[in-house]
Amino acid sequence: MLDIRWLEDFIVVAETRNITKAAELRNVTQSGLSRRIQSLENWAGAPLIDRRHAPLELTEAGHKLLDVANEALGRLNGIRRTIREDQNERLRSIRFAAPHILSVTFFPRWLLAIQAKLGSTRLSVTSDNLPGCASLFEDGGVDFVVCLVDANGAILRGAGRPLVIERCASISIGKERLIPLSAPAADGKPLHWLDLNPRLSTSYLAYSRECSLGWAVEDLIARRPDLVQLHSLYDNSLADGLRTMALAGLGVAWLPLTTTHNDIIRGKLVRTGDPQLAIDLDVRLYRPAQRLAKKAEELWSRLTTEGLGALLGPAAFPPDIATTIHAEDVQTLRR
Amino acid sequence: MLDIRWLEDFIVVAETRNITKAAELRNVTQSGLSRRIQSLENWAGAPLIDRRHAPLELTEAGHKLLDVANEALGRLNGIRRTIREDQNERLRSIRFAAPHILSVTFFPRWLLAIQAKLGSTRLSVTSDNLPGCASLFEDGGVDFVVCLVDANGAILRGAGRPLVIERCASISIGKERLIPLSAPAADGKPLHWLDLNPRLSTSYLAYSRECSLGWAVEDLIARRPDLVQLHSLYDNSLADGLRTMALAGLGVAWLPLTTTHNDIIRGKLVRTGDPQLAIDLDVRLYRPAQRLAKKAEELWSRLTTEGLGALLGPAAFPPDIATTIHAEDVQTLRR
DNA sequence: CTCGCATCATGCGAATTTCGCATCGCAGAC
DNA sequence: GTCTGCGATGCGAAATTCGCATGATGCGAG
Repeated sequence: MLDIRWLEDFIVVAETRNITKAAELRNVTQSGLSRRIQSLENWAGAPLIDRRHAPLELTEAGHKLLDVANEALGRLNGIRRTIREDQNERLRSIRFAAPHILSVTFFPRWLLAIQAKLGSTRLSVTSDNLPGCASLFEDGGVDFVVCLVDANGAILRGAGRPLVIERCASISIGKERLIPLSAPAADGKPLHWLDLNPRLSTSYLAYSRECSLGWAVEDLIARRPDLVQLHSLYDNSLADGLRTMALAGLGVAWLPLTTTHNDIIRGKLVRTGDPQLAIDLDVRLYRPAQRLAKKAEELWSRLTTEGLGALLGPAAFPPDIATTIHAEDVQTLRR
Repeated sequence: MLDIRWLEDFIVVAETRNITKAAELRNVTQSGLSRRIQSLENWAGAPLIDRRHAPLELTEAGHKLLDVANEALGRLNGIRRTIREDQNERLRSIRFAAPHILSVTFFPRWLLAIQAKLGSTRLSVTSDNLPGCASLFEDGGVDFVVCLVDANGAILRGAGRPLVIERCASISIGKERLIPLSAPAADGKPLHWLDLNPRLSTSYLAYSRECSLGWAVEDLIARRPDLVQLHSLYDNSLADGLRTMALAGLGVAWLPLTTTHNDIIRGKLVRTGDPQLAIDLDVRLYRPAQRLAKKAEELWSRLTTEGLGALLGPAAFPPDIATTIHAEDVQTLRR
């Protein structure tokens, strides 16, 4: 009924005041442009151009329409351009959503590695809690979700409602381990003990309700009747906040090995409890069923075919960590 | 490239969140609407609708475009409606342009007469000075120009530049006569004389430069060497302003017979000078070469074929005016 | 006044686009 | 599982649009 090209044509005609010249500028024949202007006049319901004299003049209706056409076209073309730019950005970039902790522990190294492999690609990481990441992913706001999951599935179930990513294809791209740590006493032994006297209540530094790491820890505690005497005096939604509390000697916290190995090496934090109390976590990357943008598909394909080592490069942790922490932990890190 | 119907479609889809239902509302098939939305998405350069779940959801790009589409469509359809209304008004009405004096003397009666003959028709009269009327006419702002012209053509030439109406078809639809009038002295004779003593300077009440009636009077004065001693102490752009001055005894003015016959009958104004000093004017209606709207063409056709009497009806002036003013003037009025 | 030039409108056949019908694919409900 | 609702798509018909050639008109030079 109304093609916006007619409006563009009309604007050019109003500027040149000559249909033939305007036709050249618009890359159509004079007859074509003449008819398009007629179509526009037919749409408007009134003559827009006074053709009696050369150069052409706009009628009153023409002037009115010209104003509106300029503004409407400007807005429409403007939104078109921004949409295309956004889309372009989206197609060339790979967007991840991940819980806050991974922005600190995992992504800094991993992004560097895949940047090197994929060449110049814009990478963006959005941090949120796990349900937030999942819904962003569901809405197509990101290409992948990367998160830490435990073998028991406590983390995926912990959100209360089913998460989309449960039914999505995924691949393991790293390891993590939560270890119960305490500041040392003067003698180098833990200030707080998990396995000393079952009747002695131990201060436990908990993750906040919304932090998915906490769901794994709570799951572990629920399975171990010998740990019921733990009571949490403090909680914190960030692992690094808990680490600071543990360093200050406020209690025992299950902290990620990747953020605490330096503390362990330097003796600022020491492990407590038996080795069974460590929680092994997978860093898993989830993708949607539908096809992704080119770069994102390329990443997925290389992750699944080439394996992780090719992308991750040399071990992420210094070897001397083996001398100060449990041998099993070191193996985890090297895997 | 972008049909605004696509935007209308998109708005309806955004409201119904269901392409099939939107298709019914838009009176197209589901497949047609589906493809139109695809066309719009192709234009925008990004998906606008998330079709994965029912009901449909707009993408971020979709929401952005929806806002702009609503506004742009509102403006475009708004201007379209006003243009159509204006045009409709224009086609159903007959628009005249005329010098100010005719709005007072001629149109009140004449409009009544043609209204009765043409049936319900919107009639509009725009008053301006003669050049203004002519340019309004040239721009198509009015259908007809009605003006007073003298036999010598002084009025048509008086504008300084050639007027379009000079080369237009026209028809005489009335008469007018300018008569030199003065307030009477106590004895009933004119207070100011045009023909008494050539050496006696007489106060002359002139029309302003822009008033076309003045051009006819000036032309007459220039032809009559015996009138050179006239000097204008006052001038006024409106004939009625001059009449008031004349009634106050300020001098002699060439005034339209139609506005002064009551003054003459009642002896408030008396004629001065010899009968040759009257100026006969034609009320002429001018039409453009191009075709006019239906109603306007109908008026022209009836004016040219049926003559004026049929439209003008009985004589416009009371018969007793014959007893108090020159017989010749009465004939003019009765004609 | 006539001619030539510039300009816009229009008839016509070809190319392109759009439409509706029928069908397919997919997802959710029962 | 089947059934149902919904959107996408292949295909041929219909409508629209386009370019070419030509006609009509106005303006200025000779």
